Amino acid sequence: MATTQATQITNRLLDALTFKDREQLLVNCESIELVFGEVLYRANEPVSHVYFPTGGFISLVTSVDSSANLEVGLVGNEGMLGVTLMLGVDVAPFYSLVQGGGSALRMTASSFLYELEKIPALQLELKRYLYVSMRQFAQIAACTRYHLVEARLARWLLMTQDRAHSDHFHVTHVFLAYILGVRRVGITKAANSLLKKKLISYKRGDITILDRVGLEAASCECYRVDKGIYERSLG
Amino acid sequence: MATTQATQITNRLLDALTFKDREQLLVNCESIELVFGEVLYRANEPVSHVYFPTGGFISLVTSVDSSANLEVGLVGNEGMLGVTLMLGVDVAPFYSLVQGGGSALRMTASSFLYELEKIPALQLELKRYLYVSMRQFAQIAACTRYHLVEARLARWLLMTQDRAHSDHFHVTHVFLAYILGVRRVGITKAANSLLKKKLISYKRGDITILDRVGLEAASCECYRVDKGIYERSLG
DNA sequence: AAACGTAAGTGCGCTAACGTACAGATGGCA
DNA sequence: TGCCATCTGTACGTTAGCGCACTTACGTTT
Repeated sequence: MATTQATQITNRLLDALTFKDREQLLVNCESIELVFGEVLYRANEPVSHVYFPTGGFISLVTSVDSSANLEVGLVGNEGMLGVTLMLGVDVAPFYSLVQGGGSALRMTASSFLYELEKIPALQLELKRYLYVSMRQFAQIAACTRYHLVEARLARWLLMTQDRAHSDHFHVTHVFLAYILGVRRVGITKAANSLLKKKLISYKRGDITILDRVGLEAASCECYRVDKGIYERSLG
Repeated sequence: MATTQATQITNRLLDALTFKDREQLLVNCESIELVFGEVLYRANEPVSHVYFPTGGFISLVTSVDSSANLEVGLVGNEGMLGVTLMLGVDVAPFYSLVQGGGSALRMTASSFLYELEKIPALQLELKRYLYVSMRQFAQIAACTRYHLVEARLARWLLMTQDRAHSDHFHVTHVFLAYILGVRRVGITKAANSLLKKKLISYKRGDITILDRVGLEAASCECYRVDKGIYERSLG
């Protein structure tokens, strides 16, 4: 859980809009608190609201064989949850759970679709966001296939730090194992290696990033690639 | 390469349109032949045409570390290549190469976008197709992570058979290794196992599916899941 | 202070897949 | 007919990660 009080943090997708467009959206939004562990969507079930995280962030998880899971995406204040509604499908593509507690704006699916019609700039932006998401899914596929657990863990920590807006957040080895699709012991080993290099420290689920630059070196290139994809199309 | 002469085979996305809409598109299309091995898109490079395969089919490949590759999608006559243009991005997300030679319809990027504006039914359909593609990318990620090479190979053969519209097509072990992101030797071993079970036969790159039902049993569930995702949103 | 639940570390044998290298087999072409 | 490129099979040691079981450490609760 991000521990900064997210006072000034807003949502980058909303911030990119003009004042007028943003206001039009905001009057339809409700300010809520995402609580750690909360399940927002289940795959194939109807979507009632969309979420624009401001402080909190969300994991997108896909499952196979009803017990094997893999995180395919992270949604923080650079993105939104529920964007697939604009594709004319009202069921969630992925199990979506709150990874970092914090603030968010939400609106009902119907007012989202209604406003989307009226705000072309929003359409344009969210289409780009969809494109970015697609590419990131593919990147995750390749990363998961080719990169070592330690590098993947480093990548995940960096991506999470960006979304937590803090160098300190809460996540246990068990949870990381779930997210990265490996054994808990595999995480313990990788985390220990990062610990020994003094890149991170942790204690009973509280992780602190000590050396961001070092962590980037320990990470696979996917962190940079992902960021590049985003910046090029949105940013 | 599909060896059936694809006389009656058309494109399912186009077929789902009304006669009038389809005609409007077809006058802007050019009938071409996809040739085996041809590279249609390179990642991050501009897209000049979109393709609606009728007989041929295409692999979408993503790369990491400039030498590790992974197929993240297949496009046959159930889909199209270049759909991301409708997201307002004019560069290709993936390296796209012709996997099975055969016929296709193509149109320029600009006329595609122009017609798309004028045909709401096409918009609706292609948005759904995007949704399906996104889910399939995530499925591939999990499949690649968790399933054994033999099961993944079986899945790929089934998906390819569907798109080749033939139980016989051309693909070498080297190529399969590239697509599935494993060693060539890994393919040889897996293929040999399928051979011994009399599910397939092959000789110098010519593969024949002998027992489709058996192959489905040897495959991971991802084949069915993928198909289900498609049928539910389009089909 | 004791007790319990959760988090993290360790050990051990196992296996799928890896990298590399080489040996047949096949088929087109000179 | 013989050559050569291509495709497939086999063999070897290596390794990252697996499954499982057990231990240690910590912290909250009573």
